[in-house]
Amino acid sequence: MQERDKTKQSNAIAFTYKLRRGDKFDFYLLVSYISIMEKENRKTQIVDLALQLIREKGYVAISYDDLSKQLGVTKASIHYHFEKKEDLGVAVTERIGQNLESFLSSITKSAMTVEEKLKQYTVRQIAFCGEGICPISSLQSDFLSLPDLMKQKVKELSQFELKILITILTEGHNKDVDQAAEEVEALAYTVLSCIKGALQYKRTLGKDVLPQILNQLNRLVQL
Amino acid sequence: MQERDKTKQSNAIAFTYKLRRGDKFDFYLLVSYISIMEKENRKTQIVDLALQLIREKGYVAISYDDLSKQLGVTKASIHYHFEKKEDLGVAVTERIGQNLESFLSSITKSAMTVEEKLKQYTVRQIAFCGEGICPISSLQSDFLSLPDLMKQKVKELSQFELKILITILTEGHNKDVDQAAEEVEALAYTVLSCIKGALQYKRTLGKDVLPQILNQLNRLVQL
DNA sequence: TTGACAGCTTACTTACTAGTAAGTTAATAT
DNA sequence: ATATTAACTTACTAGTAAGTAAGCTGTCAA
Repeated sequence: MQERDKTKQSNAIAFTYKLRRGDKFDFYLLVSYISIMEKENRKTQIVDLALQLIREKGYVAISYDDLSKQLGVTKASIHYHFEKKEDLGVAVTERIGQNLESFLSSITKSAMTVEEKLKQYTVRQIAFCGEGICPISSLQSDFLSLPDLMKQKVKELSQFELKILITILTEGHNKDVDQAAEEVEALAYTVLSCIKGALQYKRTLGKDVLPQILNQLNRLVQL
Repeated sequence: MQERDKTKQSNAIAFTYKLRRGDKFDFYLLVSYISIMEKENRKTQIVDLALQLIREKGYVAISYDDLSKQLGVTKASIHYHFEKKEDLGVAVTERIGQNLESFLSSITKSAMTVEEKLKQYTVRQIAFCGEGICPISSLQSDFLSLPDLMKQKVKELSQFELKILITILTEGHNKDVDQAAEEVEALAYTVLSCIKGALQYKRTLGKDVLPQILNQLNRLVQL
């Protein structure tokens, strides 16, 4: 407990630097910002770690004790930021939502083929993974143990993720417009299930089957 | 605790009935069988319930207290049959394996098309489900929290399930034999991921997307 | 009839869970 | 200088988890 980290100083310096560039320098404003940043930073740290642990072990299996030990603070400190476990859980779902939105906006700008965008999506999924799986998948598995608000959030996340895939896939679709909608929706479910499945198999079997699966998916998309 | 169930009598009667049909009737043999059946029955009850709860809430989330309350016995009674939670977990994985084997043998006999067999497989998956998901999928999600022996069992189950799907899919494959193996394997991963994914979405979104997904899969298989 | 055993129960321990209450500290606002 | 506040800590509660030890009961073999 005596070995506390020194992020306080380094964050403050970084922020000072940014403020000085072309802005009027106001020391009190700066200090105020730093204090906000600090608070947000610790909250962010907690949510980040919780998200990682949900990928690895699931919502049910993580405890405030895990979190506090890994962050070098007390359990009560985490309760200060997130009074109930449910509050933290909701914050994590919101973080996942933000990540999805940032991906969506990054991809709507760019002019890539459908295959490239799918590839991009899977790469992004794997980047965060390590020994974990898709966090939405993890929360879906714990669904019946989740508090009601989280159930709702997970449902919304699932729908949002589907919407993103439908957005991607609609571009590449060349059939009649009538049948298109349902066809694309089915394809979106298929693609998502496969990506999430690939992550599960990677961890369970220690084998990266995603390239193989991606091939199959591209066959479907091209048709 | 005073409201104990009356399965003892009804089981005994059922068994008596079966024994009498064309068999020499030996009372002591019967009683001995009943006692064996009883023991196996309770163990079977526990494993059945544990399997169901793993589908619904996952291995981590189930407790001996849940199990004992739902069976109308004490926690200690379950510890008598399965000393450690790991022992029960292993028993559940073995049950899942038996189920898979019985399906495999039922399907190797019959002369169905690949599409029909796939359909059969998914129907079987859904039959047990209720508010649950694929039990292998559930165990995969809890993978990092499982004791080592269970990790191994889940790995073997996953491989066995894949082998079954490869068996089914190999029949319907008409390409070069050289590329066939890897192609079929990739297809097996894809199909399994989709079925498991469909169950997840069914529970999370309350929408049965399996028919849609199955359509997509058949497109892949037919190619 | 006796002894052994299966299949329990009651009563317990130890460890961990989420959550809370009250006090500490350092920075800031007035 | 003083009061207030954010962000903690220490120290606790109550509940639940797995697991154990010892005793009870009905069946059964000898």
